[in-house]
Amino acid sequence: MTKHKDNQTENQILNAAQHIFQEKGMDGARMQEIADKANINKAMLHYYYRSKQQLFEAVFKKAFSLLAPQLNAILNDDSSVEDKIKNFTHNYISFIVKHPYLPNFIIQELNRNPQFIAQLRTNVAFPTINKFKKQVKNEVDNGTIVSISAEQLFINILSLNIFPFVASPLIKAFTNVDDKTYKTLMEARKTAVSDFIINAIKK
Amino acid sequence: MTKHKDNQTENQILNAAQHIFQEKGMDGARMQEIADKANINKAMLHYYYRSKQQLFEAVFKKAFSLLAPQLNAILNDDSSVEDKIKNFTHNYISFIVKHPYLPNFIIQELNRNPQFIAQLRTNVAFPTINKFKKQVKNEVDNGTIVSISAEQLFINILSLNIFPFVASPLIKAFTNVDDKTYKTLMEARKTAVSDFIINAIKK
DNA sequence: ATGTTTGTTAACCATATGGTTAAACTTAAT
DNA sequence: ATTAAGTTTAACCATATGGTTAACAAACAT
Repeated sequence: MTKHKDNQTENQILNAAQHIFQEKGMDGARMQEIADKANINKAMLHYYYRSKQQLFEAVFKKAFSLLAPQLNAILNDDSSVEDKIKNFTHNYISFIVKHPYLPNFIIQELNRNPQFIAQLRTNVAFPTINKFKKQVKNEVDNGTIVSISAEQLFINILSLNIFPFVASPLIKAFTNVDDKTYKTLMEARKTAVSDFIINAIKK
Repeated sequence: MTKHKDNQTENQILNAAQHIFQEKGMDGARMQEIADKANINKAMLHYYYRSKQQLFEAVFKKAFSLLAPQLNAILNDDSSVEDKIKNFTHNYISFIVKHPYLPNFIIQELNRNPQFIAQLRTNVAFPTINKFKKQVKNEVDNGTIVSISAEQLFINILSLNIFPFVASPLIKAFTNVDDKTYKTLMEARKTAVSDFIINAIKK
């Protein structure tokens, strides 16, 4: 790839860019602000990443490749649907509490530029739903769970786990809850969400 | 309010601004683009709305006041929790299918500027969760539904209904589904989501 | 008819912004 | 020590952008 000797500056840039882009989005981010945060000259951004677009894409890919493995876990291991839901819910919420800007960043930028996902497909280990689909179908046929399509169940799992982090300002306002209480609510969701889902699909 | 004689131009501007802002967000939107879409001179934007910020706020308030009544319906009428869930899910999804940019726009801009919600509280009929809370508590005490906090149930309802529209590019990619099939999935959710929720909370 | 308020336009302005350049500095191989 | 490659900086550039101005047109009141 690059022939740079040390990658210290490059990493400083990428970290600074990550913070700024995730907080302000592509359009709201300023190259000067990223440079300031990285404590380097603005020209260095272009020296290492050529353009704002390319710097952004590097950040986006890094962010996406943090999320993808989480999904692959639920989709492609061999545990039962019930165990997957429990594990995913617990792990995912724990993960997001540490990276609160991530889901919103990815969703927002993907909405701004949907064809972006095509590039990810080739670069990152991209989650697919095929195995999960078979498994759900099996358990429906077994009678272990109620009749539901794997797609709808998958959407429900994602929705219940991700949305509360994406829409936190809105939900905080509606429920009239302060930041601290909201954190408690999110902690409780580590088990509450999987209980909810399992209740919904168990016969 | 304003002393303008006819509000034709003003409306043209607001509609154009709505489209552009909802598609590109505050930072991505350009005043010139809005003027072009409204077929008027850029100076008119400032004549009627003084600044980009104020034009944006007018658009945001209008958007928010489209969503708020939907929520007030579920929170403040007298039907049972089960009926509320059914009605809300059906009505809300029908509504969003017609305004696909709305939820993402509101969530995104609220994340960018969370103190914005304080201004809305005074201006718009702002939904509160109080009545819903009592109702859920009642039904839990009655034994009609399983033990769940009104906040968690409320978050779940919002998540399941809104998230699929906010994250559609992501979900489409993961489930490997085209636009047309996605629409079908969303149609199915008008009943599938309420069934799912009711299953989850019914004893 | 005349003056006044409101609406509209083209031209303009100051500044912000992504990006470039050319020179200087650092490092390490020869 | 010299050279060459990679790294860093300050100054610069072209353009985009939100916003303003001044002149003009239309509508309306007197």
